[in-house]
Amino acid sequence: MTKAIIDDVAELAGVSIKTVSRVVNNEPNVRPAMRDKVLNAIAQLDYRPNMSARSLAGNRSYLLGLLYGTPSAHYVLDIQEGVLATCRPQRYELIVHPCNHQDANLIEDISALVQNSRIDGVILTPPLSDNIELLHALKQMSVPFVRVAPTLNKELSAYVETNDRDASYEMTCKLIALGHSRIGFIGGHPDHRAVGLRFEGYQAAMLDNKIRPAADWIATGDSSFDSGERCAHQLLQVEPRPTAIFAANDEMAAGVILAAHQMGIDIPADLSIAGFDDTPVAHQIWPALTTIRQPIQDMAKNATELLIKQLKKSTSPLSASMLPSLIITRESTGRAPQ
Amino acid sequence: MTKAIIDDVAELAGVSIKTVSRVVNNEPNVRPAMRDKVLNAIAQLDYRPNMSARSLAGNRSYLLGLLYGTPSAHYVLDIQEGVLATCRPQRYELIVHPCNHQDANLIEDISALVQNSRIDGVILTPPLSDNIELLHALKQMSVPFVRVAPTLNKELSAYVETNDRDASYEMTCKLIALGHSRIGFIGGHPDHRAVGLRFEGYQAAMLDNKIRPAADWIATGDSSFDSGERCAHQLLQVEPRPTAIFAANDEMAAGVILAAHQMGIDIPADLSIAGFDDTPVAHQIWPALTTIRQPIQDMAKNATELLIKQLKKSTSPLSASMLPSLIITRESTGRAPQ
DNA sequence: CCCAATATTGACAGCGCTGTCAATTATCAA
DNA sequence: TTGATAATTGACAGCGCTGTCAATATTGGG
Repeated sequence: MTKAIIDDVAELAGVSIKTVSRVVNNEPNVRPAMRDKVLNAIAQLDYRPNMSARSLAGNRSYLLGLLYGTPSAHYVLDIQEGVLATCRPQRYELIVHPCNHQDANLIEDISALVQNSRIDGVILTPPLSDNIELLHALKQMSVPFVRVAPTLNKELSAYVETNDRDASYEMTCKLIALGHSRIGFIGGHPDHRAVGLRFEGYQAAMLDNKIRPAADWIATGDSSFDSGERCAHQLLQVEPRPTAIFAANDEMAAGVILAAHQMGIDIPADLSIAGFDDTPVAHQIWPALTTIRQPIQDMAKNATELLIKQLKKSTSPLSASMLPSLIITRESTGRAPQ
Repeated sequence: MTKAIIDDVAELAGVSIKTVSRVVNNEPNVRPAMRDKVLNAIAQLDYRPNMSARSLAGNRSYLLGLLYGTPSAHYVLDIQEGVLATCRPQRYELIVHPCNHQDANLIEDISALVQNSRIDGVILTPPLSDNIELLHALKQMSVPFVRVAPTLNKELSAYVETNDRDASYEMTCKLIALGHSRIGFIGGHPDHRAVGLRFEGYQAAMLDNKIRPAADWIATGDSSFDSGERCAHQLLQVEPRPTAIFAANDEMAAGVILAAHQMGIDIPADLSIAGFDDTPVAHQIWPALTTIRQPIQDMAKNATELLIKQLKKSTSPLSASMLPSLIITRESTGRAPQ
């Protein structure tokens, strides 16, 4: 028994192939009786539309592309899961395409992917989501896209964002409320703009609480564990020593914890440490990390929904949504030492 | 200027579309002069073949599917990177498809994916790679597939494996050489067969060294951090206490480290701990974990190569390859206490 | 009950490419 | 130089589906 095609269904149901097509695509104006006949035939023959033919004739592929730079594995996979969670029920498949953010061929590479006329729309994650040239290239090829967590040119596409700055502000206030005033901050990779917002939040909270952050309370890492450790060593030899360090991501915060262990500094009695992202490492280290959880997966879900909505009716205005982050309090933070 | 199609190229080059097709597909029997003319026209028009049309006419999609159960994020992403590294240069795109290993619809779901006639072949990772029904279903639909790290029915497909058992044996011997004899073992999720091999390696090494592992040195977790912590508490109250614990993956080993910290046990002076996988957490915790690094990404690369080779000439015999694991020694292991 | 307006259905022409096979050209031994 | 063989090229028919548009059926108001 060979694979059934649309003609087989049409014949068995006693209708034209066009009617079968209508049923398959949920088009209006099919009488219920017809629809049932067709549906029966489809079930009986275990008919599955051939996607290649569909794409060719209908000029759409039911394929979305997920483009990602190379942030952390967890981040990517969270996004991916979120995107897929939305794709599945809508019968879209997902093509994944990691890109080197710096690569000179980036645009060429992505154009190739898209222009093979197989991808209906793409999802961009940071730092790609802030690459203006790429955005313009996509616009010019009129490829619909959404962005997860963009920080720039928000008018260019639909997007889903979270409140990095506010969360960071809140975390800083929380540390201040615990009695800390010498609070160090470790910034992340400058390519990652969200990280800049995290710094802004910290700074604003400090100033709003009448604390002027000293220049040597602030270090800049590259988002890696090692850089966190390095920056921690640097911050922890400042006199008087900071009583808290807020790192712009969990990996760096884990590095700070290692450094503190090495220096025999007790956490949280002598030093409070806070991270950002709530990656698994946050609760796998000792002591477990106070951090900020972002609804990455939900953001990806929403973004994909926006994208698919846009594909269905290209006339609709670009929408945006905002999902809040959440502070997770664990053992790495406590009252400031006297 | 609209997108060029094959006819445009043919016209500009002054040849038939079939010749263009030959050039694009690198078919033999095209005179160099012709080839150059065509190549020029292609470059001039920035022609890109339409994949949907290609798939439809040629009955292949240049799309591979990566099916994964849900092991750790790092594992999946490593595999994914490896697969993509091979796909890219060969101009295959990758569709990712996480599956619930337990789901009753698993086979139906995957059939649907494949039968839409869009996927040329699939890559299976554990635990899917040991799902006999799935394997047979794929065989029956005559979908080419490879497996990364299968443990069962190796004759069913091409595969790439590593030596879980040997690596585990070696690690255990290493601990024994450090003077340990009361070595605990924490097994992982029973669905993950490779984890069974890890236990076998441990057991064999113990017996070969004339150590009879006591029943209460052995615990079974579910591969999660929490289960590692739980099992550690259990193992560490056995009298006399084990002087080393070997966990079947890093997450559980990290759990053991946390438990040891909580119980005030010094690592590695009082307790050596070894993990398996060399995930990032292994060096982000304190003390850093002695563990075993598997060449996951390379395995995925090789597997994908095998798959693509198979797609090109379906006659070739199924091949297999074996990549060795490597012990990484860090601070969590040391000489046994006196 | 009749007619215009509307809802439903089907015929048919591609979508852009590859496979098949026949036509044409080049090559080489005799 | 010639004929046979091999290499190269092209014409054409689909691949399985959707869009367009014309044909047919149904509906409701008068």
